Amino acid sequence: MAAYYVTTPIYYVNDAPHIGHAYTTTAGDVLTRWHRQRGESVWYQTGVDEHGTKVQRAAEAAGVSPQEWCDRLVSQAWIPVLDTIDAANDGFIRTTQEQHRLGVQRFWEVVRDNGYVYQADYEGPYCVGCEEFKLPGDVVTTDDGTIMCPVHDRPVEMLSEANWFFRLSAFTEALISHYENDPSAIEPVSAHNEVMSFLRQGLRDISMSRSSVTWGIGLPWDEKQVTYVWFDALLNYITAIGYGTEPGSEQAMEFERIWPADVHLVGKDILRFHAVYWPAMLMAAGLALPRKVFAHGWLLVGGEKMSKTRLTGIAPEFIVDHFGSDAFRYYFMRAINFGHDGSFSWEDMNARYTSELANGLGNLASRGTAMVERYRNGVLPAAGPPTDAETHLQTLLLSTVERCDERMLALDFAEGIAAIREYVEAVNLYVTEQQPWALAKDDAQAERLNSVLYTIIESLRAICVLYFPVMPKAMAALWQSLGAHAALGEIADQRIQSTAQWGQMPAGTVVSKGENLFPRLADADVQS
RNA sequence: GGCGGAGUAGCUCAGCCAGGUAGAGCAAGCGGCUCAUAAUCGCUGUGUCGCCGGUUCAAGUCCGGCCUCCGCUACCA
Repeated sequence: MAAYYVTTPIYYVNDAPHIGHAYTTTAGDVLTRWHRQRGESVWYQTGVDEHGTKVQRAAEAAGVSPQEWCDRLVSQAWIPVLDTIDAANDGFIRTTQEQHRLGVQRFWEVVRDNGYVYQADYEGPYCVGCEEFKLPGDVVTTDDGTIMCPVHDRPVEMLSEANWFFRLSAFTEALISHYENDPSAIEPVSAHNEVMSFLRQGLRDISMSRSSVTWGIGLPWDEKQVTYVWFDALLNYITAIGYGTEPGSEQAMEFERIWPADVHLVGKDILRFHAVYWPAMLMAAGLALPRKVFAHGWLLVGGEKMSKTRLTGIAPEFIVDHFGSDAFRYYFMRAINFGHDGSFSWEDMNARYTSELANGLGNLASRGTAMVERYRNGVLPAAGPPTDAETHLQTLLLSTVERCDERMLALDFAEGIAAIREYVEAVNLYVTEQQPWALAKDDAQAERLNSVLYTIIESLRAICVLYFPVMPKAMAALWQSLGAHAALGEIADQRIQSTAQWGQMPAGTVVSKGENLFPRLADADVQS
């Protein structure tokens, strides 16, 4: 069975993860968990990028080898953050792995054999003090026109070195027509437009190797050069799933099964690498193109892009320690329109947690299960004949699941969640209107009370399944509390497609109240 | 400069593609209820829809111009 293949970018290991990284990973995790819940085969891939000058320099500054530096950050920060946000990734790749190195080298040999790699001189401003080529943004021009290196405060020299170039220019027309034929291959539309206007300027060949850098993957045909870090990093999407392994091997067959990617999730700052360079590379190697590159927005703190220098780089555990991983996942998927920039503030998160999770969903679970315990000794009764109130909820559930599924598949997490939230509100309203506490006082209303209690629990059953991809821990707990595990099996085995089918909870199921799903939290004395 | 996005209630945002009496949630106030996590349900107010002009019976929505913020504009993880 072909796999629904989703990737995050591989994160650059020159620093510890912040909530911007966690945001991307969370989105991919919700998306892939949703597809699993639909019964699809899924591969969710993430990882880290360890090569390049910046890592090399960070390691030197810390007085360790680049590999030691990476090993430490990866094991102490990048792997643990997956657990912090409760990500269920299938793969985690490090670009220093042998498997990746071999795949990258194999790839570029193929591309070279296909005639898309050639040798030429790269010329640019070079600072002897830095011992490296400077980029236009890294140099300053003095009043008399001298180009200076700001690090060493001395003039740069124009130097040239032999590099290997990728014939990117050969793919301008192919990329334009590809995206014209399938505009949804880049989303949202603003990202598509940006790429198209870039492509229409025409593409220039690009240097794909460096002789001045040592921390990277050597070119198989030129040991003095390493692969430029982007042309190493992008390949993780195929090397991670078996590209370049022995034909006919199990890994090679996995690659055939999983590739192409269904969605590459990227921050909008790295859109061009994914929507231009990467597909061109794949064409050059004769491989299929990803079905979609989705560029999401940035998290804004105090109206500005999060940045370390402004001390707005927030560690995921800072939030998760207080609110929990489920609330973290819920908040970022619900409060921010995926594809747009979104504001984060502690106050907003706290307000939504209290109102939507504690008072809304958590309290509904609490009152529903508590009443079955209180009025029926914790045993779910069979429902009597439905009235309009019950029929309405059943019908609403049908449209809720349909709408939610449609929006989640379109990566519109906020609307998908909104559909579920509105259903939760409808059930809360139903409880208030039916007044089961009043029915309980009148023995003649026993069957009616049975119907109401059953309707609440059966609704919670559906809510539980729909919210499981977003909030796995809390919904697994609720599933237990409903007694659904004993009656219906694992929550992970419930299918979205049959969630709206009414009457799945068997009468006689033992329901227990359990701990509060989202306890009200004392205000933490923290600044946003 | 060019291209693109954004500017709507105190806050966060939807609505704009297919014009028809300004929306949601939160926050605030009042009321109902008491199963529940001081929770839930109902009611209530507020807006020069960035500015100017045009098209139209009718413009937040379409057209032109302008202002502000942001992004992209070739090898800066």
